[in-house]
Amino acid sequence: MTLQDLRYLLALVEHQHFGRAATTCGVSQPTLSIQVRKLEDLLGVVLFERTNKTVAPTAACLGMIGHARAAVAETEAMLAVAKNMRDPLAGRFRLGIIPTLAPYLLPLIFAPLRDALPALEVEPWEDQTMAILERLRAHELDAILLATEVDGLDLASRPLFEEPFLAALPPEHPLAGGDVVAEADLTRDILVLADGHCLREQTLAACGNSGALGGALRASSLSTLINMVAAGYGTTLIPGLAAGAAQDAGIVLRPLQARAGRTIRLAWRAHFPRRAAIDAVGDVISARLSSYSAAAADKI
Amino acid sequence: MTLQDLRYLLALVEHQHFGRAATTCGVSQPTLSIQVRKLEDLLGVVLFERTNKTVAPTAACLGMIGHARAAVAETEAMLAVAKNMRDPLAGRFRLGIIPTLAPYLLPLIFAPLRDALPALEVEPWEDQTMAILERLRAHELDAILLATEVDGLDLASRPLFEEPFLAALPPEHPLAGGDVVAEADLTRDILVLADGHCLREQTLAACGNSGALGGALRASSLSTLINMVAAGYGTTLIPGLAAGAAQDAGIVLRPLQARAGRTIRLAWRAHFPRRAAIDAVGDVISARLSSYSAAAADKI
DNA sequence: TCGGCATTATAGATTCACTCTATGATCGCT
DNA sequence: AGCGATCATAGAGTGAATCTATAATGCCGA
Repeated sequence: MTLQDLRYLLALVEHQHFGRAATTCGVSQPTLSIQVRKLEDLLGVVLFERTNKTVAPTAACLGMIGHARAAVAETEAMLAVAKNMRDPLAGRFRLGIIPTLAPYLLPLIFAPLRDALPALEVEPWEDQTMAILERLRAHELDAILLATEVDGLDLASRPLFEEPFLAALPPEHPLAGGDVVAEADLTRDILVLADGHCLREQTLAACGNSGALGGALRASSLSTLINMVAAGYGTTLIPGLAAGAAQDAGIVLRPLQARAGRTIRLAWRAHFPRRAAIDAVGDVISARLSSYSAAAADKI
Repeated sequence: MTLQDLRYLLALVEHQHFGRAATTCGVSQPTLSIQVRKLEDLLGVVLFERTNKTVAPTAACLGMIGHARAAVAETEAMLAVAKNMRDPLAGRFRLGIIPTLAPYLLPLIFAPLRDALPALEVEPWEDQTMAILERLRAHELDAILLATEVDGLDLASRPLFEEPFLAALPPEHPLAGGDVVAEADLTRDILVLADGHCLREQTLAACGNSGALGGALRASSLSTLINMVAAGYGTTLIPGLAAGAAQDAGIVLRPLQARAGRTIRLAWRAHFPRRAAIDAVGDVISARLSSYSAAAADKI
């Protein structure tokens, strides 16, 4: 029993005439006759009472055409769904983003993404690097934005833009008077984020790993960290895109001598089939952020 | 897109593994791989994200498997319906019966039919000869019981039993004293049924066609006719199976000299596919009525 | 009563696609 | 580096659907 057989069946029920049903189906009359006969043999039931002039469906036939119609309709529904799904630049696109980036990057890229890819429903998902990597590998995200290299042959990635770090100082801090801050000078009273944030490791790497101080002062979010610096508890590095928020909190920002920073990357499963969506999203973001490094430096 | 393709799709979604899905479907792994690939080409959508170790359905796939499952389920429902319909001695059997026969025959054959053909749901339909013939030709009845010959190559028929006519007389009627009544003696005060009843024509044919009298006295049912005879309005012929009802009404019955009677026949469309049901029903009825003629005559 | 018309069934050939076995390609794991 | 597992590809074979041509049936009008 094939779907074609069911279409023949339905056409014959409708036209009650082999020739016209065959024409409707775009086949010859013998083809339809033979296939209907085979279907009857398969089912073990006579579907039509034939005479030279009339073709009438039997009770058994009438009891089945509902199912036949439903089966054909379901396959047509499949085709319709496929048609809607065919555009890789349309539909849900689940994008994971690390917490030290999301609040500051998303406002910048939402409008450009909507303009460039109106059919793509970008759904952001904010979590730490390990978590979004896991979700990406579990097919629960389509791509992720992170600030570290990606390892594993199952994933691919692409750098989108460089984000410089800035020294974040309380206004009364001695270093706040200078133009540029050397990373090593922040080591003494550096504040860092909680475990799991990549920014924590990157800050410690840039400023020298003084694990001693951090014990009691691990902030759970960059926003908290900024407020702690503003309150005079210490210094830290903040990513460039958070500069506005930091300044709003009353923090003094200074460029770093060694120009420490991080590379924001877009990562995805190497075999993800909607590669076009990946590329398009990456292009929109990197275009929006292309002149960012310079602009960010200028803003200070 | 064939139903087999959909089965492959469903198996692959379930097992997430080409080899095992192929085994489940009873085909080789390349067969399933190629067919899934072709389905993807047809739909214009990637259905599975493949790596060396993993097979994961895409969002597009997940959006379609519901329809695929439904389509396969509908075809399985068709097979189930066919299985139930396969027995020609099961299911509805719409049997048309003429009104001068139905009330007297049905009580006799209901139990034998139920015993011999327990799965056959016999649905009687009572109407005059022309009406049930039309309904039979319109496929609204599966067979009919009537008392006339059937013409037309589209129909076939088979005699089931002979039903003798009996002279029906008011108790005070002069002929009620004799043993046998000559048909011609009834001509004078004969009562007949309304137009459309075959018994009307048959009575007139047996007793000489005196169309004159009948004008005001055409009974609409045999029951009415019997009551009119009982009330002394005239005489008539009644079919043998109605003898009991006629005697209950206080009528005197006498055998006819020329043994006028009618042949009860079972008729069906020549191309009706459930021929086995026709034969079985006919056999049950004629078996039940086989010794009727003699028995009926004895009863008087 | 016979020939024409319409319908469905049958026959034989063709073509297309599914399916198989065998083999290749990729990649992780030891 | 080699082995094992997995999916993809190649080429051959087979079977089923389809076509054209024709037969069989039965109705209808002359």
